[in-house]
Amino acid sequence: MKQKIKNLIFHAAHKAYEHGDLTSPELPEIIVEEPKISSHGDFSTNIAMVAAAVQKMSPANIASAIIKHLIDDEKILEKTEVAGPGFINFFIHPLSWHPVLLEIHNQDDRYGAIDIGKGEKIQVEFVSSNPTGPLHVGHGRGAVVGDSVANILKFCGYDVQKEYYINDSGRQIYTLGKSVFIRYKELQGEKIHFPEDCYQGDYIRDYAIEINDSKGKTLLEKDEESAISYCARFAATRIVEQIREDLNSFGVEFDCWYSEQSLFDSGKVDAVIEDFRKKKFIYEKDGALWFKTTNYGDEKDRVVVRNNGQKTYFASDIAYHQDKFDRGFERLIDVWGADHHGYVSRVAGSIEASGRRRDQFHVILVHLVNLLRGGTPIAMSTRAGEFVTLNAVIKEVGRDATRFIFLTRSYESPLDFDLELAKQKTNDNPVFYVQYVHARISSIIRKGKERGIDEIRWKEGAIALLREPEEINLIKTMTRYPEVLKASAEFMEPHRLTFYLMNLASLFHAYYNKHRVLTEEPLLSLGRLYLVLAVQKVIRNGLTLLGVSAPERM
RNA sequence: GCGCCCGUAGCUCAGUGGAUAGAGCGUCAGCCUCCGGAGCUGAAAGCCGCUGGUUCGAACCCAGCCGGGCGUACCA
Repeated sequence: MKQKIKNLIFHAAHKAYEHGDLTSPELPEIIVEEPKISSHGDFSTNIAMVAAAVQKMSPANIASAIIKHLIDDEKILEKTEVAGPGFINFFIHPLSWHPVLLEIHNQDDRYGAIDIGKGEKIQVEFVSSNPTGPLHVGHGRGAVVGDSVANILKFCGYDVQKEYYINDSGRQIYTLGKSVFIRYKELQGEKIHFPEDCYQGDYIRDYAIEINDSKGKTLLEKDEESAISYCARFAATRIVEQIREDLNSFGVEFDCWYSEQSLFDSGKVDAVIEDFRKKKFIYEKDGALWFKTTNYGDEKDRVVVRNNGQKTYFASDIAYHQDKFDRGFERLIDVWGADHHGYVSRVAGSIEASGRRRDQFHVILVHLVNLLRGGTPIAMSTRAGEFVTLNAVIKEVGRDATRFIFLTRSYESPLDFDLELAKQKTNDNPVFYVQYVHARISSIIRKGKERGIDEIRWKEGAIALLREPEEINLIKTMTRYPEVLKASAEFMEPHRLTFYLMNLASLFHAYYNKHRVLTEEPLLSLGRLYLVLAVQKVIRNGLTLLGVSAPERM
């Protein structure tokens, strides 16, 4: 509809110039928007004001010239007017909105899927939590954001892969192994002080018990390093399994689990360091190897190989991102915790150094989650083993509510997650509000069947009866759905979709309270059923992209 | 100190150049012989942190300041 208006303006402006009503053929970009206030029409354009300088005419005169030459073949316009400082307002004939209902039914679960991706290969990497302990709520937020962004991009025509990067190398894994090994030694009767820099959680002891059961005291007979290494591998594998299960029960599934260690094993890390050294991006100083990240806006250069010969996390990350491009992805999206924001410029630098464009790499920084219960904060610390796991949260408040709440805010702002609030079935907790629409419509449709309306289909005479303001408003709002998705995809902001769904839900509830769907008139009932079924489809479609279920009953 | 993010109704937050700034909660006043009240209607409530600038037009863009969060390792 918006596009139609744009076309009308475009042609009218050209015609106006040909007839000498405009002084210049030059046109600014035509921007059509939906005014917030209904008395300003369904659509408006500011073109007259923007063009004033070029045309050397007053906005009002430009506006009237354009209106004069509008050719509305389809008769969609009820009225046009010049208003305020020079806006042109368009009022759409209410019945002109109806055809979108047919579109929704025909396209069904593909409604809104405009192909902006054109098959571009894009990778979304998210969660990627260290396999040293269970996921907590903060990871959950990243998981939902990444998952939903990926879903939306996929829906909009991108060829998307979801990836989890397993940091199964480096010091934190060694510490994990050491933690388990010490617990194991305790089980073997040794009295040792458990170091503070080791992982304190109970799960560490559980793994030690398992190892103790299967291996007995044989680990003590090995040298300590290989025993720790055994414990590390054992625990990391278990933890990754656990993470995978937790994510699955949260509705998140990855296409690929990529191991950091494999980058070392395959020599990719050494290869990229060597390559960058030749190209002078990496140099030696004080016995260490440094990457010239200052060339890319970083405040100082960063070490990739320490003077003790060990590679830093940054080294494998350079190789990792090179590898992603080597695997054919044209664009990379990383979802990180906002506390890692200082890391962006150096990874981006490594990507530019390899000849890729800066805009092929995008980092979504998800801000932190403050967990509360009934208004009081819950302390969280992984190292100290004090945290509420994601799994516990899902069990307590449910997957749908958890996911939805994470998406009711822009990820750029910190989020208070109150366990008590999340369980409430009120408007504090909007997931129920939206799901309720879906369930309610299911119920209406069931009732309709009882009354003998088995087939809900487009029937001209029935659709023509949809002319209540609330009905037109619902249809109009559903017309906007594809644009909302497009914006969600382009900005990679799933919360836009969340807010849209809450808005649509609100319009539906209002309509439901004011008008009956199932009336004494069969034709009217059919038309209204056709309408609410469309609403249900859009709601279901949106919820699905957010990974939230659309229940028939609640 | 420097860098990134955030300052919008009592609270939690939407709103990335348009006309009269929105929603939920909370407060107040209403709506159940009727398709699911997990719902609806209405009201009160705002120097959009401050000051300048750009623009026909700024919550939004730019600069500076004031608050708050996070980061600032040869850790990951």
